[in-house]
Amino acid sequence: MAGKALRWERRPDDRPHELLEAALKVFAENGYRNTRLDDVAEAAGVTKGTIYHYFDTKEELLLSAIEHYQALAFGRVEGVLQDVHLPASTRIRLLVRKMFSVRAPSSRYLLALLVRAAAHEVRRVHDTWLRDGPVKLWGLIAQLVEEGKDRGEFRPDADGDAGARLLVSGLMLQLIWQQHAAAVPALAIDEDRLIDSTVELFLAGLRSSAPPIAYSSVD
Amino acid sequence: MAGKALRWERRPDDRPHELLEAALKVFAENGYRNTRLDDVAEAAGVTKGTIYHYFDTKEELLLSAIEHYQALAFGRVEGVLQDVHLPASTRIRLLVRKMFSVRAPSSRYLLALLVRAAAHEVRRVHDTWLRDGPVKLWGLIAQLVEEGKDRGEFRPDADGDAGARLLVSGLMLQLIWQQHAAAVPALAIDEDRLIDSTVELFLAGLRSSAPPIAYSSVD
Amino acid sequence: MAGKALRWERRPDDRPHELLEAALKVFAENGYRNTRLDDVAEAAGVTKGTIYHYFDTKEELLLSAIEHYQALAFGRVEGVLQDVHLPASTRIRLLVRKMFSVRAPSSRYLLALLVRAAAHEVRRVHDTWLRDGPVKLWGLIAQLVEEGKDRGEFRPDADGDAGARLLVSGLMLQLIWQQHAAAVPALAIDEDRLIDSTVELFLAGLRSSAPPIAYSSVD
Amino acid sequence: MAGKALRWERRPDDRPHELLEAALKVFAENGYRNTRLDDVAEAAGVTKGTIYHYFDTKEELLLSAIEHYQALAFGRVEGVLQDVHLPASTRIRLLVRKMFSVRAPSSRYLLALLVRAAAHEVRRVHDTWLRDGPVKLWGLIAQLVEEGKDRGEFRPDADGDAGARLLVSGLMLQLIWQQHAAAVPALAIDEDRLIDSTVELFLAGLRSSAPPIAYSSVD
DNA sequence: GATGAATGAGGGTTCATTCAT
DNA sequence: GATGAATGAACCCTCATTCAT
Repeated sequence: MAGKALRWERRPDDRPHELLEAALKVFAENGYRNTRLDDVAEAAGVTKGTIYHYFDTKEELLLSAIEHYQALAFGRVEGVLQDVHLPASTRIRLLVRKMFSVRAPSSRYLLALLVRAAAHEVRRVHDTWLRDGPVKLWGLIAQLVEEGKDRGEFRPDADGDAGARLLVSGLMLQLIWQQHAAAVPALAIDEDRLIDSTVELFLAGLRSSAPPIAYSSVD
Repeated sequence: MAGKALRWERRPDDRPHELLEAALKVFAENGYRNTRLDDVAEAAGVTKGTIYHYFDTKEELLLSAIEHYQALAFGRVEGVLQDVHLPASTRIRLLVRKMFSVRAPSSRYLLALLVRAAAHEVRRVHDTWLRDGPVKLWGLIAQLVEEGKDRGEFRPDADGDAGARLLVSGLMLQLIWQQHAAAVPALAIDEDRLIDSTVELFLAGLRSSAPPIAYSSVD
Repeated sequence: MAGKALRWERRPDDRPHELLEAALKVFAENGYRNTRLDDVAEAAGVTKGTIYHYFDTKEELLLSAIEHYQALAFGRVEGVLQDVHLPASTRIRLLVRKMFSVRAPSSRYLLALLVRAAAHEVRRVHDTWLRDGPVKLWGLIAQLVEEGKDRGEFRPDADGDAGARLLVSGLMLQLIWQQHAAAVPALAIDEDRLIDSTVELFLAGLRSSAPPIAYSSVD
Repeated sequence: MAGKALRWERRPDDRPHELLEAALKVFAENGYRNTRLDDVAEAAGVTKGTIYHYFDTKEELLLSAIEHYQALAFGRVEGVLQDVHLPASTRIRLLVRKMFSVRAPSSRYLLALLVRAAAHEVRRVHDTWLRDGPVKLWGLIAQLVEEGKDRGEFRPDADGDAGARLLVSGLMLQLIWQQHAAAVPALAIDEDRLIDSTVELFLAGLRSSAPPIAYSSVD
């Protein structure tokens, strides 16, 4: 209906953004090195050369994809819940759900990209992300645990730091692994249940008034 | 007894094994695609051509490295503790420690390799590993949790599956991330403490005799 | 008289000419292959696409730049001094000065372009230029030398052809090399002195044993 | 007779040197940018990849080719004729012949490469060569001219510098242009005659008014 | 067995050229 | 006319793989 050029097409859309989306997806699925620029181009419906209008190198494309979405991803936590009127446990619940209950595929891609490919391909970014992402996140949680201890919500001998690490790392890897659920059906789990059960278990462990039973007698 | 070791001590020409060690290390550090066979060769103190005496392709080298060490790694769980005389919590403790309290660098490399590179490079292997490794492991733990519930050790409403997933995934990723502790100091944690605290928190969460305090009032 | 210049002053939209100027300059400075059309466009203050309004291909742009200025450059010699009343030496002096005492940067660019880039890029043009430019020029000079011999101005055994070649080639390369005077200060020389000294030496060599006849009386 | 491998051949020869020769030739003929590594490889009878065994980049290949032969080329002048017993004119004759009477094609290629391609491609090398090659050479000649003046061989008002420049530049360009003699027959000239006539004219110009002293007795 | 020179397919990058706006 | 996004062929460079020694 519109004049369809055979080998040439101009699109008025927001090309850079489309390219970033495509790159994010393809990189996350295949890994950075396994992905040819042709793949990205194809996924974006353009040709290889077009990418070079917007990005100088393949690596810059990776970086841009990561940076673009990272801000977005972590925008969610910024300023979250320092609301001291709520009990610590509630704030932890909210924080975790805010971070992980995200359906956007781009977030999932980003996570996979950062945990896997970026570790080798753009170590600088990866390590920065580790510091400003997961580490910071479990730091926040650990801090909430301390608050909870002060208020008597949690038992004072709980190791909030280790627990918070587990919570964050575990959820991340589980969510990434959901991408393999087709090949390994036993992997599949409802994500909301995963997140909720997991947080509740964590909180229950912190509360746990009962003394560990045969704790020191083992091993 | 000492004498019989002669034939099995690492002989200077036990090339295949040396190559696998080198490959495992270099692949894990740099990623599969980022690693040239020259790098592996150099790490093994041989030249590139030598690798082709023992392995047909680069991918076969990766496969061999994974397979060779995988048996070793998961051999640890085989036949572990179905000793019904011990309480479930104790068996869980033992199981987790057996699996994760491993100092061997090869285990760490293997873990990183399987979580990261293999996902893209040899998806078949990766998914098989997922099924026979992590999934199986948290299955065992979930099963022990069920036993514990039956015996009254754990509260009946606990979500053992989600918890076991968290435990296994979280520890894995934490251990992998320890490789970045140099670049991100806040990451570093004593691994024994991580493992122990983590298991105890998990068990405490399952036991949790005290009624959740403000549990249902939120959200 | 001033009024009539109106139509022929460089109008702001005299694009083709501006493009040729820019191309000439940029090609000469960077070489043909090292120059992107974007460079030419930028130098001309337009965008790449504009060039294609006026020239079909990059090579045609090169050709046009050469042709446009070449006429101009060699127009100077056309009809020059067959004035038989002057001694041959005088006519040689005038000829050489006419050809080489040119301050216009475009001439210098053109020379560099023809000596260097064109040799590989548009060999046809290069070789044509050789024939109609330098070769013809030294032919004229050699002819004047013959006339001078006939009149007894020059010694009969002088090799006018070789000398004329030297004169023409040498001046050309020296003038081109002046573009490198910034990087190689020892190269720099006053161009008028170069040209004059050079011609006089040439003439002196032809005259040889006899004392210079009307040496100081000319020009 | 020897097993002829279909697509694989090992040559025991001095491969790097062969590559340099081929590169020098092809670069000089087509220009640096117009030459594909495949062209060089083909000229050397190998494939592209082989070049990368010996040279890191195309530019390094160019540099190596220039450097390798440059030493060789200018080795000829080193230590030449400070023999003060000979008249300056004789020493100039010897010097010029030593420099330019060279039949080796590699010298001719090198000259063309340095005068043309290198000016844009590796400006650093080009300018260095200008300083240490041509400029130095005509400096030596100018110095000999001064000596000649002191001894009364040459007239004191001669511009030795300009003359020496002309001599060096002119011969260089003439020799390079001989490569185009096939396309422009009028260009062709016997190189020995060119060199000799040229030097004699130069010397005659310096001597000038005085009758040539030992003109025919030398060399 | 071990070596390392040689190969060639693959992919990142450049840039002349096209064409919708 | 002018623009600049889009194209794709070309080319440099990498590196898994082969094989004569």
